[in-house]
Amino acid sequence: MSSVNMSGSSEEESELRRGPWTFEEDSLLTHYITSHGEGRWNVLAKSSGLKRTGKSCRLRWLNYLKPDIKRGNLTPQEQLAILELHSKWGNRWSKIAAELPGRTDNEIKNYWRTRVQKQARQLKIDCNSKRFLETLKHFWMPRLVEKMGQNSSQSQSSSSFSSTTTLNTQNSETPSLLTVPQQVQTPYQVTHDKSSSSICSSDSMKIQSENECYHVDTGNFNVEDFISADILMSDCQEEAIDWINCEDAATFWNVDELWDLKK
DNA sequence: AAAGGTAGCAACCGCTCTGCA
DNA sequence: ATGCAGAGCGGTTGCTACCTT
Repeated sequence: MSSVNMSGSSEEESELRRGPWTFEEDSLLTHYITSHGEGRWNVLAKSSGLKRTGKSCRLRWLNYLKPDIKRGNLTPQEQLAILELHSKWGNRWSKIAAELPGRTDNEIKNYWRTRVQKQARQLKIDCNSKRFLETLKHFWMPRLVEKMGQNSSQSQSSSSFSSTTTLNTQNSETPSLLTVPQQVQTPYQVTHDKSSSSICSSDSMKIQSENECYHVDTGNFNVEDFISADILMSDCQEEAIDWINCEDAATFWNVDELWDLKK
């Protein structure tokens, strides 16, 4: 049941606009909310003069116009957080978004569907399966962590990210892929327990905040072992190798630079 | 250069949840 | 306890820009 059907006559419905928002509509909505505040979306839709449903106004504001919305690519730490939180909560997008300041549930959902599920499809692995989780845990998460470390060493003097992302993992009810402290705030520091020429052969990595640290266990892991191990079904090994080696791999997580770590 | 295919993202839809009378 | 309206959530659709042939 839609608010349109419930409250509007067919005449009103036919006047309702749909599709992409115009600049004028955006500024009308922004100005209205600036002076009247959020909430009561149906009233807002009528009073503001917008020919939109309350639902549509709410969505436009929350996903696009709200001042604290962060735009642009997800950072490695945000991607890591999404993987981590999704492993705990599943498709609870708004809950996941609540842990990533400035990111919307819609954005995270789109990211999951377009990037993560795509890779799962290519590997012929169900993205909700344990197998795919293993893939994330043993291969991509360490890479993201490494990438975070690389970023941190590149940015300013000591190891801090420019991002102000806060991972709030309180009240986790299920075991997580990573051992994450109750609250981790950047700046982080990423270190390896055992240095190596390749990220994939380190035993473990630590992400350190000022007060705490968490650990990613890579299990003396390397790509070749991973591919040959039972983690992947035999019938998709070939594709997995392609996935690992092919240039397309760089598109995963939208981190071309991430791939350079392997070289 | 043009046509077709694909990926990414904004927006919509339908359902559930919540608060209130 | 019940019904209604608003708000919120997750899934899906459709548009557009980019890529490939």
